[in-house]
Amino acid sequence: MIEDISANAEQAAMFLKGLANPQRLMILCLLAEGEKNVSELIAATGIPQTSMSQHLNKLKDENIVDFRREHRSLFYRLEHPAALKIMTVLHDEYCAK
Amino acid sequence: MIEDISANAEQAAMFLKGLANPQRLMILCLLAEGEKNVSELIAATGIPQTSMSQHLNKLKDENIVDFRREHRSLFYRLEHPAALKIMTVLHDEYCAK
DNA sequence: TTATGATATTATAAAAATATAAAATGAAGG
DNA sequence: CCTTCATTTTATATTTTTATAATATCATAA
Repeated sequence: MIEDISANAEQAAMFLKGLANPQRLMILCLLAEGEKNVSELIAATGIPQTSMSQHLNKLKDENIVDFRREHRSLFYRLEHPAALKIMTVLHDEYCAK
Repeated sequence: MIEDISANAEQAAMFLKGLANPQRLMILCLLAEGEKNVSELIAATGIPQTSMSQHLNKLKDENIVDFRREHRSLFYRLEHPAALKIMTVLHDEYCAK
């Protein structure tokens, strides 16, 4: 069952690294509520604009989020079922206890 | 539910960083089968001894694994239910597809 | 009590991640 | 068109992670 993750360890680790940052977890928490544009994410988290853009780019690279344009704004959303599952595990471990 | 991970984002991110490395995932795959000593882990993975020791130390720091001594050998085991849950999510995503 | 086997620790160099500032893009309103 | 707003891109310095080599520890068998 679990023992053959090793063959795919490189991919799986890259995916986890996409999540393994406190600011990105905050962003993903917000996106777990529903899609939000970049300005909303900045306002809600206090993360500097440039930094936000880079974090979103990294999440996009790992296909953890996707976005759509609406007028001038880009609305990001969580697009990765496994990422949501992991967020749930983290919630149960670090928030619900 | 999920939205308040942000308050604990730092801790949760540190935990994820403990997992987010291909060699450590391989180690954890093996430990998911049951406890193993360091020599067995080295033989099964090909990871150099020094490197193995450091990875195990990092996993220990995050309380993801624990160990017991038996004669000269140290037997490590997976000691973290949330880590096992995440391994399962990764397995379903990267191995069972 | 010494040698050996099993593992950890320390040191250090290389690679990757993060933060921050400056400049660039691109859509939309006037 | 020109300006402005929302966002990305590029550049760079700092910090963290990883890899590797050398050395140390510590339990045990001889």
